[in-house]
Amino acid sequence: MSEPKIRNMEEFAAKAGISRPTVSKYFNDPDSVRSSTRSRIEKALEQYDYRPNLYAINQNRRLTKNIGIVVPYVADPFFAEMSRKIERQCIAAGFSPSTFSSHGSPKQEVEILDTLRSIRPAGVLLAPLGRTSDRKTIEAFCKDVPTVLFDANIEGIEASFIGSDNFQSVPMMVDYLCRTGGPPCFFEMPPVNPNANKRRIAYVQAMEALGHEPHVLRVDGQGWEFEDVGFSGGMTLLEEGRFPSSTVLCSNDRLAIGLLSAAYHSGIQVGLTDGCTLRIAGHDDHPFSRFTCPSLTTVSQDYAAISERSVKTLFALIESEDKTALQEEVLFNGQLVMRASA
Amino acid sequence: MSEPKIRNMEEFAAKAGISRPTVSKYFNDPDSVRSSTRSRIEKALEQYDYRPNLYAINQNRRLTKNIGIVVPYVADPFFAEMSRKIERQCIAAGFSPSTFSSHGSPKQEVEILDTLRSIRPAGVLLAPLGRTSDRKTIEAFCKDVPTVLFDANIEGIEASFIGSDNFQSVPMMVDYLCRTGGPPCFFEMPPVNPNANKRRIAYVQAMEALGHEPHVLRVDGQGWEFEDVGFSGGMTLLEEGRFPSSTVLCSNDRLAIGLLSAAYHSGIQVGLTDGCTLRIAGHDDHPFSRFTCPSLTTVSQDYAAISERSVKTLFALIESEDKTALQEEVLFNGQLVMRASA
DNA sequence: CTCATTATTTTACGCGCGTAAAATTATTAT
DNA sequence: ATAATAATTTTACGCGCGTAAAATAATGAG
Repeated sequence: MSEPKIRNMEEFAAKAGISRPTVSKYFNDPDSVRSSTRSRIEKALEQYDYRPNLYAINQNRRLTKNIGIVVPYVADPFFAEMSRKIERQCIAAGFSPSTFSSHGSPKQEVEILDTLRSIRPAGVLLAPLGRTSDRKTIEAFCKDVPTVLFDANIEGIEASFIGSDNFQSVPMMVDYLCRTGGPPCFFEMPPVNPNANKRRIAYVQAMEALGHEPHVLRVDGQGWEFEDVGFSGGMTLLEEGRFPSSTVLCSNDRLAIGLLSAAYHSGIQVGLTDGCTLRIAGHDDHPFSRFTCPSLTTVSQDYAAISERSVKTLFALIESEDKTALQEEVLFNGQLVMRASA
Repeated sequence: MSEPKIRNMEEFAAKAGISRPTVSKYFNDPDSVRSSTRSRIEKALEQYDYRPNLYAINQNRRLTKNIGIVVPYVADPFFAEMSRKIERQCIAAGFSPSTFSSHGSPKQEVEILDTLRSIRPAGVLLAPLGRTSDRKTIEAFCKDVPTVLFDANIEGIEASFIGSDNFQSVPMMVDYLCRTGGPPCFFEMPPVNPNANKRRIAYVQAMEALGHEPHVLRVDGQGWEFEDVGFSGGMTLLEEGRFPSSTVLCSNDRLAIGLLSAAYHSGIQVGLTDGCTLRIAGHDDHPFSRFTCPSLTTVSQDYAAISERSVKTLFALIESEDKTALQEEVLFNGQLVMRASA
């Protein structure tokens, strides 16, 4: 690296002996300049470390290369993992992703969409809070900015949605549980998320299809501290002996982790082995579910497929002219993950 | 909101009947304009929703209002929580924080610092990977950009550091464990993070001070999938009966969660109650530690104090001229969290 | 070697805003 | 009321780059 620091593209272009607009072209797409020019620029790049000013670039480009990723709760490992997968693919495609977390708050979600507008993203991947989301804001946002919803759908909104098929995964789990023991009851909290709702409905349908009577247990609780809700709700139900069956299907893994903890706390052994009086199953294959005691039987969502398809759909949307034509809804199947808890 | 959409500050200023630079002043600090002017602007703001272009702003400002937050692994709830706390405080101070995760990769860490430069942040809060970090890059970065290190220090670098005092927390835990049962051995993995190192040293010192012989058990494993390492390492040690004592202090909670899982898997009961043959303690008070089975006895780090002090220190650094004078190293005490596992 | 095709450069302009300095207005002291 | 001073607004300029159009150079076919 040489002494005199390069201040802008003008100076750098001079050092490279090439005109500024050509250098500009290079940075937008190295293959768009002659190979001899390219190597001259790259040689200069090694000598005088220079990087185009991000703000100047984005101010002038018709469309930025930014991608917004919005998840309801990054502290939830499921979303941490999802957003990471998505980020990677965006980067691979030459975009600059940035992730935002609504932290379970609709206000925050609106706030994020607002900030997002100000960075003029090429597109947005949004996993909305669901029920509590400000529908109008999201609807308006989807109209203005190419957006793909994932994980949780907001029905009736003009936007593509990529997620899991709860009506495949839940019956599969119910079927498994019924084959291997008593039919399960369904343990849920107030459905902040539409998936929770669908899962309950899918559970009821599946039970009825198998000729069993469905039992839904709803516990109080709000926010996104699901483990906490699962624990305290579970404690109450266990103390009062209100579980109608010895097999419990939870609406998601985090709730199950809480319930697992409550069972342990109450001296109830969970699992399939001798002495166990309770079976607990979850949904999602949360990254920590392998390490619970006992390890959690659950349904894995196809993280890779969902993230890949979401990104792919978004890119198609960005590139297309006709924003409305491409609308699609894709649901992936879950897979049964048999572990020790059920 | 009226029909004609405002395209820039010029247009908006015209609508408000005020010159553009005055409007600019308003957005930078509403109190810097006369109250009569302010109310006129705010009235116009209600009519024609307008937001200044972020890129234009940052291109022209001497210093942006951006704050970079870098953590080794966002999927780790500890860092998820930390970064969230930090974000909040930055926002409250009128800054725009954005969080990046190194995902345990030094390459990624360097990459992030590089990207960070291009957004010309006012300051950066960096929780480095530690051992594996590219020291030179970080050193150079700290010289150029106001940076405060937190959680893990890189000793010898000219930068402030805010963290926990392992030499307070670990002896406290060792002392507790010795009082309530047999002296603990120390379960660790290769120390990717300097804290792990310090904790081992602190453990040895504390044991010797109490007249016990220290036993350090190191298991193989790399990366940041600590639970995985704890589980497989724990399984091996348990199978081979190589735990020298029935009390195990783990270098962090995630490792402990893995070990807990291994113990369960091996049919070993963990805790203080009858029939338990193993005690396991962790460090950090990981958000999920309350829900493990049994719940995990650990040392809580003072999240709030660390994040607050880090932000405060950074702001002081940003505002000061003499970048070197303010260097400080602050260590907070941990607190014993007695739960069921030890 | 000439003409048609690309690839590149030059020219020229604008993006939306920050900011120093100059001009204006409001405020206070006399 | 008037001059002096402080507060505010306007003027004027530039930031670093994208981009379209026109001019030029390099390449290839015949």
